[in-house]
Amino acid sequence: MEGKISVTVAGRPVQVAHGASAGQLLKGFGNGRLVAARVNGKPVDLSCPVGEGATVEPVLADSPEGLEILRHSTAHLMAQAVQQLFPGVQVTIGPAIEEGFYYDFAAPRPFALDDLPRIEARMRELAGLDLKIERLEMSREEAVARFAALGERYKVEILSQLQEPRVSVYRQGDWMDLCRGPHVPSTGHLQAFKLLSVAGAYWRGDERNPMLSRIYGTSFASERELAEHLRLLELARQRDHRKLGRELELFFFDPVSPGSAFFLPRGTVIYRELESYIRRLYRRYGFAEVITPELFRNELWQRSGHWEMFRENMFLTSDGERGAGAPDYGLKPMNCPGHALIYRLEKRSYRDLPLRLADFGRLHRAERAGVLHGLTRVRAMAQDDAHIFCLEGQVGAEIDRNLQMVKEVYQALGFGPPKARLATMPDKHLGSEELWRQSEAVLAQALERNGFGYVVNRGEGAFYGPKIELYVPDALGRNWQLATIQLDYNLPQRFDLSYIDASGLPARPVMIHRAILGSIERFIGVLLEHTGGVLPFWLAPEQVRVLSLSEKVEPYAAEVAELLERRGARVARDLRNEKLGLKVRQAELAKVPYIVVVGEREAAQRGVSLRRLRGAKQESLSLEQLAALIGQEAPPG
RNA sequence: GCCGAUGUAGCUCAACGGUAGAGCAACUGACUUGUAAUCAGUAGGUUGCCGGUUCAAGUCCGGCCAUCGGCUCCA
Repeated sequence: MEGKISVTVAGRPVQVAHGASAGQLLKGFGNGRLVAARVNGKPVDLSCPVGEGATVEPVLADSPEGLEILRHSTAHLMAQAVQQLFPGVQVTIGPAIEEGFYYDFAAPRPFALDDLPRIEARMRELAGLDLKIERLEMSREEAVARFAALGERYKVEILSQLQEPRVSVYRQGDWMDLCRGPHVPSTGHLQAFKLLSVAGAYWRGDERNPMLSRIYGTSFASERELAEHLRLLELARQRDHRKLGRELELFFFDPVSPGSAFFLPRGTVIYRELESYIRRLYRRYGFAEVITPELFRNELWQRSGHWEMFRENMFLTSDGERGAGAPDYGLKPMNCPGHALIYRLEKRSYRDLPLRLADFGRLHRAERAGVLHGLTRVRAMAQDDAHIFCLEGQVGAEIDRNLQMVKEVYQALGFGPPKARLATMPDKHLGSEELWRQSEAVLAQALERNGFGYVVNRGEGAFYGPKIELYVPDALGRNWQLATIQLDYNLPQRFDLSYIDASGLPARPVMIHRAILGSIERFIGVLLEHTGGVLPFWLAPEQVRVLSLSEKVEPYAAEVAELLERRGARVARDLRNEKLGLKVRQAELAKVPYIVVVGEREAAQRGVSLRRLRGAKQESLSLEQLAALIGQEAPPG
């Protein structure tokens, strides 16, 4: 059996010649979609030789793994095109990302949107040449020499930080890039791609480093999938909550208060309905609502640790009389210190705990100008915030209770099941590492107990404790972080909170911070994008619009509207002297759930013609039937 | 904060450095209407703000403000 080895190819044992490549073994797989191989579970190039006893699996372009390789290769193709078109541009890194890829360049002049068509055209030429993509292995020193000769300073820097003695370089045509790989076998595999946007990005994401020029793009296994993706992007644009906010007259922003929304009457209805819903749940889940100050002397922030850890995100101020002096007050960015003061008001017994304090107080955070984004990233907001003070031994049950509430709320609001992340100790933190690890474990166990799959988000916790972050998927498949549950051993210590335990001795309570909707502002933004503005009846600013057909039926239309208003519905009347088609169109565009039409026919029968939003057909109902229908639309909770 | 782009009527958008326009909305009038746009007319602007270049600036240049796309899902 000289020169033969035994391997397993796609689950089948075979004998092949020594030195055969993965690509040779997988010939015929995937119908041209074969882009790479998995050998012994590791993704490799098709050119990779296979050893004795190996398991070889195909990686196809439309699999998640294949797509990642495809995109990474497309990033290389783009870099090649860029360097051909723009001499003097250095390459840095260019990974595949969730929905595509990017490549960061050190360019004498940052790229503009206008550059993209040219780059894309060159990419198509290079793809058309079907250049072979070859992997070369070499010593780190040799690679450093090569990239230094090319003037690629960033690559040299990357190489100097690598541990491996040998590194890989990929070559396509006369262009090469330091890269771990794997890659598709040739540029001809890259067909369905598009460059999307340009952006500035710091080298290694650190603002102390030079600003690079980033180009974003995406690629897919087929033109059809690319077109579908672009369609989704367009859909997302249509559903942009900022656009809907304007069209549906919900809210607006004015430059005189960047990052702070003005909620118009219609938007305010949504805002207050959401609050009311959470309030109803608070009764059931045992929370007590409080109202606390917005402005506190700095000494409070010094005690809570915000002064040290959060001051750069706070609005600091002073009273008008002495305005010129140093600011001695801070607008609250969080409710927790205020709640600690409420806790401290009385001597607490273990019998009083858990104490659950809820607060819809307005919070202000000095977010950097560049990160503001509609309602989803604001400087002024309210949260459905609560703090739970409890015994160490009650923490598990309290977290269970809140995870339960999370499930209930997101189901009631029409979202899919949330996914969890456990955010652990950040660099900037208060408290000992031991305490941190202990609280992280408590949260992890609660997640498991409640059937939440989770991933660990290292170093992303709050400065005072680890967090559970809950991500909710919307209708377009995007995930939003909304709910959060955070454990805090630090504030109780800083405020010297205590209770008297069963044996009469003082003990330290644990504090849990939590919000279900997160900020109401952000939640409304997400809800609008999730629903496209078509809200459930109970949240609709205008629930019923009564349309009259002519002047003659105005009194009857008014009667119908009043009837529904007495039943508690939010009703608008459209008695204008306009054609019915126009009124219906406008009611549809305003996304009113129930469109009630009355003409002489309905007036004679004392009934209505009901058209539901987005439903083309009409129903004839009596007034009683209509009232009963409205009565059934009860809000959740 | 940093990089890039954008800012024209309430909204969506036009306007080779040479008199700022259209559609929708608003207002007035006619039409009395049957399930996604009836017709006609009227009015609406210090082109984000400040400065500069020019005989002439919405347009070119600079500063500021705001908005939009981004700012480590690592070679």
